[in-house]
Formats: sequence, structure tokens, C-alpha cells
Amino acid sequence: MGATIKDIARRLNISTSTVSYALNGGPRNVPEQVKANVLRVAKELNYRPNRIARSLVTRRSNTIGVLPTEATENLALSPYFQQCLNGILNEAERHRHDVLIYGRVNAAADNEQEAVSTLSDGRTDGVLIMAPVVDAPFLEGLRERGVPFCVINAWVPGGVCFNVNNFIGVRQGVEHLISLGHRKIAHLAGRQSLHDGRERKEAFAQVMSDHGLEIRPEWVIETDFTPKSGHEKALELFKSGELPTAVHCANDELAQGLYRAAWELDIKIPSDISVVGFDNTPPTVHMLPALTTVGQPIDRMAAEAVRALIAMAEGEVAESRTFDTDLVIRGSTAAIVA
Amino acid sequence: MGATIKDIARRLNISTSTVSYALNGGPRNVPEQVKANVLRVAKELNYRPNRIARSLVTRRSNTIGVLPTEATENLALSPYFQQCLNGILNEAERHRHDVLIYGRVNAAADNEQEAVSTLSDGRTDGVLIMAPVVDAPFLEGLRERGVPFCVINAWVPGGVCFNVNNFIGVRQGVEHLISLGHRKIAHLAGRQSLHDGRERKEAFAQVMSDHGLEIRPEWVIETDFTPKSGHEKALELFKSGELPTAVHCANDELAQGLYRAAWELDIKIPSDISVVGFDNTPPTVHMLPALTTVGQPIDRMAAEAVRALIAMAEGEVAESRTFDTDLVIRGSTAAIVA
DNA sequence: AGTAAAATGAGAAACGTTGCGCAAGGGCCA
DNA sequence: TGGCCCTTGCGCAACGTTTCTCATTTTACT
Repeated sequence: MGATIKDIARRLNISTSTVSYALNGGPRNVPEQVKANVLRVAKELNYRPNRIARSLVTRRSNTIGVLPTEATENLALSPYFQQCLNGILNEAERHRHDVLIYGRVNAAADNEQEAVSTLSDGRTDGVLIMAPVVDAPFLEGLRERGVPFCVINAWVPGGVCFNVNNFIGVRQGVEHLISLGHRKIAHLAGRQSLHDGRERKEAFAQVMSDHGLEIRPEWVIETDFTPKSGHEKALELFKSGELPTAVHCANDELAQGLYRAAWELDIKIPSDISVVGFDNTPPTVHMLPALTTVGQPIDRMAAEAVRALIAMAEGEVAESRTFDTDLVIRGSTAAIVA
Repeated sequence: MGATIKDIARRLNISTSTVSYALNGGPRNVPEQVKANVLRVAKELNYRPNRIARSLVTRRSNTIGVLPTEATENLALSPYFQQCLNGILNEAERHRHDVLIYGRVNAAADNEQEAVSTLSDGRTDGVLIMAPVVDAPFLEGLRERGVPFCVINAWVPGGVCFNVNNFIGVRQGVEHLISLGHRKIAHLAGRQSLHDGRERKEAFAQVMSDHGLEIRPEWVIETDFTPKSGHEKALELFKSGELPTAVHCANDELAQGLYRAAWELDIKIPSDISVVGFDNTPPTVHMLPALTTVGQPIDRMAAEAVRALIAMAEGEVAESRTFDTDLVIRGSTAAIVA
């Protein structure tokens, strides 16, 4: 379809190697005059290098693979995914890389071999793995195969991981509530097969006991990370027995669901109940009232992961890193009135 | 790194073509026995076809390119983008295709040649273009180059386009308001360089005049499609002179911004003011009250576009299609009390 | 002017596939 | 038994690059 390097060579009566050198400022020098000619003809013919062919020989694709969190459906609807993807897209663009989303891998998660080899079929220089489930079987296989990969929001022994300190984060959120006078605090816990879900639940228990506060089992509710679940579980919580004065949610989407439950039961936030989220995803500023939440720099983590991936593809070594959370106080928390 | 087709051939003392035939159920038949051997050895060696090499010869990549709406930043944060991507991802997976997001193209939008050739560098079988600005210069170039492409939410003469009937959609929304007794209706209009922004504004004027209702210039407010703008413009509107009894927003994000403005000024939805959105993006169900909005089947449109793209890559012809909107009545609209 | 070193250019191999053109073997029918 | 077709399998070209090796020319230095 398009012109090739051969067309340029033929037109100028020179060899393809010379054309390649001229075009790439290649490993060899080529005289100004010739270079100018090549560039001119390339433009005339509207030449565009075929990246497939180039990749075949260089074994570099300049493409970052993204493996989203395993989800039953509609993964692109999760704010976490969105913010993460946003960070990836921005950083990839900065490095002139493209982004390929692997949609099919999780569907075949039962077949580890299949998953591993899909991720290493040469189309990407490395894979960024978003919040994999704990002990995902294919990770070990990936390492064996030597595919560069980075993990966000999970720990994989020996892998390059980008995390946030959940213990500090949860502490910030819960201690904020405590400082406002809250003692009766519930926890809407996230999916326990995810690293963050586990850690945040554990951290909640730790902070509460550090402050000598009672942890009521019926106030620690395990669910998954969706608004739907948040809504259901919050309704149950609100309708059963005594109300806590505050709820700590393992992520913002749970808080969003809880908002709806509160609104339906005419429970006012923050006067009747205070709410703290986790992640500081963009929609939280649009919640009414805006959500007090513990921010994790998802886009910076994603950006860092992209950089690490590119570095690894170039043979450098990259290191895991833990990021700081920050408490963002907005309108969903208030001091308790005695 | 991985095993190649040659390794399998060597191991079995057969030719690479035979291996290829066996692996692909190829254009030639190969005896059951041999096929079984090939499959076995392939498994042993953990063989995975190199898709780059395959693409080079077949000139098919089994990858759909996605060109997002031109955005200054943070495009992945837009619910429209998200829903669209979601539809694309699901449908692509169904056809065992992957999705590559072109992030860099719009940055080079001033350079048409550059944009066109980036989109036709062989990595994708076709490009799905999300809501391009009106008269985007590269579209003509794409057609000249013969790159299969589809457009969502815009019309390109001679292109394969998937749209919604904005005139009917806006009519549904506005007539719903009128049927509730509203006469003083404002329109928060979207970005006028986008097809939908233009059409919806035009449609609003048409419906209003069809019903003999006054269109106050200060109540038709041009802005862009973001919550931030919706918030700002709604604040201005609410603070200046007489209040309309209802606002028709050109998309849901504008409505979201308007919600915040109303909340800040203690204007109650729907008792003080009714609000109608457009798109029916997922976050609207989480708004408080849930937003009455005109739904367009973004994910179905995206899915259809993916199908069309794949068909076009296989040499078939695809046709433009217009989808129906549906009015989704939720909690943000109420009858006017005289 | 003579020689070594640097610059230039051509040719070809390689990357991992696919699939065409041929050739050889086997079965079937006349 | 000869001719034909069908099956099976191999070798090789091709896809569009990059980059190595080798040959030739130019430049620089003594």
C-alpha cells in the first residue's frame, strides 16, 4: 500500500541500507546531501516506516501492554481503572509509546500457559499489571519467560511493584475520624482476593485496637469494590440495630454506594454519619457532599510503572517503590456533637 | 526467547510449512498423526506464534486502533470515553482482537500527514474514531490512503458513521419537561466544535420554537462538555436574574456540574429546578437524585463500529447507522407546581 | 608522495511467519 | 500396466526493516 524503503532507494539509485541510515540517523553516518535527498523523496512518496517490520528485527515494539484488573465485566467503568489508564496514557505518550490493552487474558485465567504466552507474543515491550488478585498463577510464569512486567497495587515477590502504604493510609483516615470524636466506626471492606482489600481491612483493625476502640464484627463488612455492593451493604448496615457514627470505606466506590443508601434513608452526611473513602478518585469531588478520602497517587504510580517498564526493556533494572497517601479532607466528615 | 516454528520443525524433522499448516489448520491439509505430533511438541516447547512476524506477512494485525476524542488532557476521565472504550473492549474480545489506543495522534493534529501516517503504520487493521471535531483534516487523508475507519458520534461524508438522532433525543428530553409543565427552560450547550454539541443546541432551539416557547439568549449557554464548565456556567446562570424552572444539559457531565452549583446555592433538584441530561452514562444513576437523561447506546454503537471495522478489514462493506435514543426518567425532573 | 585511517556505499543475512510451486508417492480406474 | 488425480511434504520466496561485513573511495598525516 504505502511506499517502502526500497522505493526510496530505487528512486535515488542507492541501497536500502543507506536509506535506512539516513532515515534513522542510523548507526552509520551518511553525507548531508544524500540524507537531504532521502528525506525529500520520503516526503514526496509519503513514506511511513512499517513498524511491524521494524519490530520484527529490533524486537522492540514501543508499545506498553496493559493487563487490567480481572473483572467480570465493564472494567472500563471503574474509576480506579480509568485513573490508572489515564496515567499510563499520558506517560506513554511522553515516551512516544503506544498502549495496548489485553482484554482476553483474564478470560483465560484458568489457563496459565495461555495467559503467559499471550502476554509474551512480541507485540509489547513489557506488561503493566493492574492490581492482580493475590497469588495470580501467571505471574511466576511471566518471570520465568523473562517478560518485563510491573505490578501496581499488589506485591509480587521479586517483581517490580508500585504500591501505597495502606497501613499509613488507613491510619490517616481512621485517626481523622477519631480526632473528630468518633468512636463507633464501621469498615466497609473491599474484595479480599485483592491485596489492597486485605491490607486495608487488616489496617483498620490495627488502628482501632491501637486506640483501644471496639471492633464490632457486624460493623466490619466484607464485600467487593463496587458502588452496587456499597449500596447494598450500607443499606443492611443502616437498617440493622445501632448506627455507627462514622464509616470507613475501603475505596471510594463503596462510599459512593453508601451515599445512595444514606440518601434513600434520609441519613444526612456528615451530620448524621461521617464517611471516609480511599483512593481519591476524580468522581469524589463531584459527590455531594464532596468525599473526605485518603488519596493514593494512582496516576503517578502508573506513570512510574510505565517508566520502569521502558527502562527494563532497555536492559536497565527498575526498583519497587512505595508511595505516600494523603488525607484529603472535604465535606463528608464532621465532628461529633455530644 | 521463545520457541519458533523452526524449532518444532527441527525437532520433528519436518518442514516449517508443514508445521504452519498443522498449527493453523492451514490452507493445506496435514495427516492427523503429524498434526498431533506438532501440537504436542508445540506444547512441550511452550510455543507461541510471534504475531509480529505473522502480521508482517498476512498484513493483518487483529488489532483495532482507537483514536480518542481530541482532548487537552485526562481523556480517560470522561464517562463518554469510558463507556465507549468499554464497548470496544468487550466487542473486540469477542472477536479475539486487541485494542490499541493512539495517544499521540491528536498531539500532532496540526500536522495532517503525520497523523494520517501514524494511523496507517500497519499495527492496526482499522481505526475507530471517537467523536472527532467537525472537519478534522486527517479524515480525508485517511480515506485516500485506504485505511478502514469508522466514526462514532459525528458525520463524515462518505465515511462509515455511527450516530444517534440528536434531534429526536433532544425532543424527548425537552418535551418531557414541557409535559411536566415547564416553560422556562435553559440549555447548557456543549462544545460547538463537536458534532453533537452543535446538533443538540440546534435541536433545542427547534423543539422550543415548535412549541412556541421563548428562547432567551442568556439561557442558552455555550461551553464545553465537562463538569467543571457545567458548574461554572450553572453558577452564573443561577446567580443572574430570573431562574429557569428547568435546565436541559447537552450531556450528563454538564448536569453533574450543575448539580454541584445547585447544591452550593441550596437550590433543590427537582423541587426548585428540573434537570435533564444526555447520554445516560453510568455515573448518572449514582447522582442524587438520579439524573433523568436521554440515553444513547454508546456501547452498542462502539460494538457495532468494531464489527464494521473487522468486516471492512476483510474486504466487506459496512454501512452507517443511526441509533435510537431513549428517555430515562429518574429523579431529577418533577412537575411544576403552579 | 605514500600510507594509514576514516568515510561511504553495496550487498546480504536475519527477524518468524505464511503459502505458493513442485515433486514424489499411492490409490483407483480403464 | 499405464495414466490420472489426490495426498503429502519440502524448499523457498516474500513481507519491510535493520545492521553486519566487505569493498571502495576519500581524507589526513608524515
